[in-house]
Amino acid sequence: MPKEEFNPLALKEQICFPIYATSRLITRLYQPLLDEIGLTYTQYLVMMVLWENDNQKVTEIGNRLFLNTNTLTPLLNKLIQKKLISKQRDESDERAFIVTLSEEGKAMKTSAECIPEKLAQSVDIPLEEVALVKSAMWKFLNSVRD
Amino acid sequence: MPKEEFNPLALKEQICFPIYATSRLITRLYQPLLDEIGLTYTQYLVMMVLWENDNQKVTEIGNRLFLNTNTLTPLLNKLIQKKLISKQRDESDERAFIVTLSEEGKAMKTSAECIPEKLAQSVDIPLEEVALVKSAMWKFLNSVRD
DNA sequence: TCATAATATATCGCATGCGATATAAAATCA
DNA sequence: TGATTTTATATCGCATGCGATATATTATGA
Repeated sequence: MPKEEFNPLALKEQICFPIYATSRLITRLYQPLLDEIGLTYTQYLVMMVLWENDNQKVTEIGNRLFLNTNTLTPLLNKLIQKKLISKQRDESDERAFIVTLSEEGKAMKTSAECIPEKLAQSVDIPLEEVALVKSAMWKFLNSVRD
Repeated sequence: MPKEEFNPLALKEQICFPIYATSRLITRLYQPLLDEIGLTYTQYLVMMVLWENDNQKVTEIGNRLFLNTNTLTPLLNKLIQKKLISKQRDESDERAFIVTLSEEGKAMKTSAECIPEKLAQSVDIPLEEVALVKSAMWKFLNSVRD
């Protein structure tokens, strides 16, 4: 039996690759559900942040999603075109913009409420593992945030 | 004390979001290391697949990485421009292309060997959790593959 | 207070990802 | 065998992500 050398560059050994691939595949699972309400995955994330707390600054949304304005600005402009949100200057800080849900944007929350449940059904991972993964990922995210 | 409604659309409840955010953040951690050998993260993944097994078809590489040719073709062309790989028609199947490492491509493996170790140092997650996350992600990936 | 630094947002360019579609070659089947 | 289907790759268009840079506004400090 030949001695198996440990190959640190083997795909199976990587930390990031399975996370990267899983992220893309789950996003793909979301797409048919999101098509029904006309959102992309990232647009859906922004809407979720606003459904939790309306009237947030661009940077606050970015902090929640780990996204910078170079990604958010074009994305928010598309949501404005779709009349789901609007943007006004913060009167107490003329540099900042505050993002606000429109009535259509608020109403969309009702149509979106079934999506997490439907997605969970199509993802076949035991509940305890989902909890473990979520906890480990959030631990990492919070450690990077600081 | 007000009763807390369960909000299925809260960011904290999502499965995909922490995976998606972690994937992007780890990729960002790779970038300074990959800059030293002049690769992007996805290009690095392709090279890893070829370092494990040279002379693979485009589709075989795609299967390993869960990527289609619409992503791989331009990416492989960039690696050809960098003279790290080459592409020849498969003589037994004229539809297919076989991707082969150049001498530079093979040599690059030596420079890359330190990267996994260096990355692991900058990612602050306990080893058991890394193993759990990897196992759960791969279980999901394999379940989707079929 | 006035120059300097920090902060909020925007813009540019490049590299993905991916659905939809096109093309050519191989496999299958009536 | 000739038509149909499947498979391998390529192309197009759109939507991110993000490093680098620019601009405007606010905060800070000599």
